[in-house]
Amino acid sequence: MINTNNSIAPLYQKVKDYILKKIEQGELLPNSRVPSENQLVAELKVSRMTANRALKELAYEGLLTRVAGVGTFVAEVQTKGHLVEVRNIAEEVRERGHSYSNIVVSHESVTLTSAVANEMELPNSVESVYHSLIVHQEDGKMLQVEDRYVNAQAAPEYISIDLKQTTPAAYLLANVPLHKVEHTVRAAMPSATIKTLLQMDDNVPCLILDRRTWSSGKLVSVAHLYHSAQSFSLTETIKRDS
Amino acid sequence: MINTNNSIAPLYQKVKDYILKKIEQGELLPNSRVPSENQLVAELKVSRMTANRALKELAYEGLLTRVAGVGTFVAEVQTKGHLVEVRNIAEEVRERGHSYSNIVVSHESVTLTSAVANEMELPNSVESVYHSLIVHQEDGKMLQVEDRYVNAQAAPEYISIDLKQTTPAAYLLANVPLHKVEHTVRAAMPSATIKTLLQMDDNVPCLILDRRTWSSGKLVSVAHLYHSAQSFSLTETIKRDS
DNA sequence: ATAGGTTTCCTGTATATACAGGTTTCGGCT
DNA sequence: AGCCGAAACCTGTATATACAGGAAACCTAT
Repeated sequence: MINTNNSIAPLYQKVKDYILKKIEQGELLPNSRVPSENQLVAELKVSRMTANRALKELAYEGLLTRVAGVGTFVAEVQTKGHLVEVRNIAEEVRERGHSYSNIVVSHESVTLTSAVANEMELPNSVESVYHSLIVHQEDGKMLQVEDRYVNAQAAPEYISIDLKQTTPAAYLLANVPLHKVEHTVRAAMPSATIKTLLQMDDNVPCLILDRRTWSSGKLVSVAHLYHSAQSFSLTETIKRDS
Repeated sequence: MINTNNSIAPLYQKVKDYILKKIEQGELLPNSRVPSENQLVAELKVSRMTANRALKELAYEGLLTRVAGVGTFVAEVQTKGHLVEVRNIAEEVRERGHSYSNIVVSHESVTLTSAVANEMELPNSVESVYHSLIVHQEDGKMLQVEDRYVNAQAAPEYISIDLKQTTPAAYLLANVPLHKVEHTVRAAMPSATIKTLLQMDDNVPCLILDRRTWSSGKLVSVAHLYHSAQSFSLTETIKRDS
């Protein structure tokens, strides 16, 4: 029977949930057939118009693909990030209904090289900075390598957080007030290290998002976020409000 | 009576066009009431379910606002201010104090391929679209390949403008009110054509900006903007005021 | 065996009907 | 006057029904 909790929700929404649940649980894989409208009528005892609305809306939302005369299928997911917002990757993945996990490659205090010092607008004379290298995974697949430097002055506790539990972005957003963000998007062929970490095929470029954040006029963190261009793009939509 | 041309279009689409036309002509101003479902039934001799679908979709597209028990209203128009990201490349280059020039490779009316039709959200049955391919140059160096398709219905005069004098973005910004913009940034290895046009070295990826623009709920133009990743990146800075 | 027509299943559209529930207006009663 | 309930509209949801048209499988005749 259909979702018994959420009993207030309209019927077409319950049908949508019924399909979504099957997709999330892996019962329906990408490109596989989803029940036809008439099958839903029989299975869920709803009218075809209600089943039609559920499938139509899911298709409009990009989760399903419909072909007249053929059937309805689970759409291929194309991973998309948001260009403008400073988002937490774990949340983004979970909002897509997928499972998030990560591998912490390193998390340590390092001495400044002049290149990094320059990027961080710090005098290279001084202090050490924190550095972490994390591979973020979506449903077990390599999604993003996060290569991040953090100003130890601005976030002294950063070195002691558990990156398995809290992503750097989540920690920094919660603990350091953000005043300015700079995003640079670029493309490049991956270094051997990045290529290995992301398990990339040959001759595939990276889409790289460089993010620098400031608080109180001082740079807090520099992050280089590497993605395989094969499966990643950044999208933003701007609409009139209503 | 309803739109007599476009007689192939489904009825709910004609109802949408009927409303859109009134908005475009200024007959329906922002925040004013649009005909209720029952009024549309009487005026256009369609069933309420069809009127309902038309209004529901227009609301979903952001052009109308619906309030249960009250009515349906034209949404607030948001001016170009929020859509500032859409820039004219000629201006950008000149603002950097460099000289702008371009090469118009092609500028013609073409028949729709199904891939482009899909991208443009148009039925591939019908109409032709305009296509132009331009190489934008900064100080004589290849900067960007602009591969653009324009909906002939939305901007019929596009085919006759002089692209040497006016860039597509400049023309469209000035002549078609912009309601929605979608940007997607991706990376890929260049095709042979693009590589030649941009005079790119071997093994260098492209940074590609795909821009789709809508007006009155209809797609106006799709542009693929190719840049050599060797010499190009996209940057934005967000400052928080409070 | 193959070409061509038929059947079957699917989505897409259109309509009439029904009821629920929110909002506003209007009129009557106190 | 002020309160309150009834009406009049509105959108939102749900169903049954109908036909069109695309796609694929199947079957038949040559």
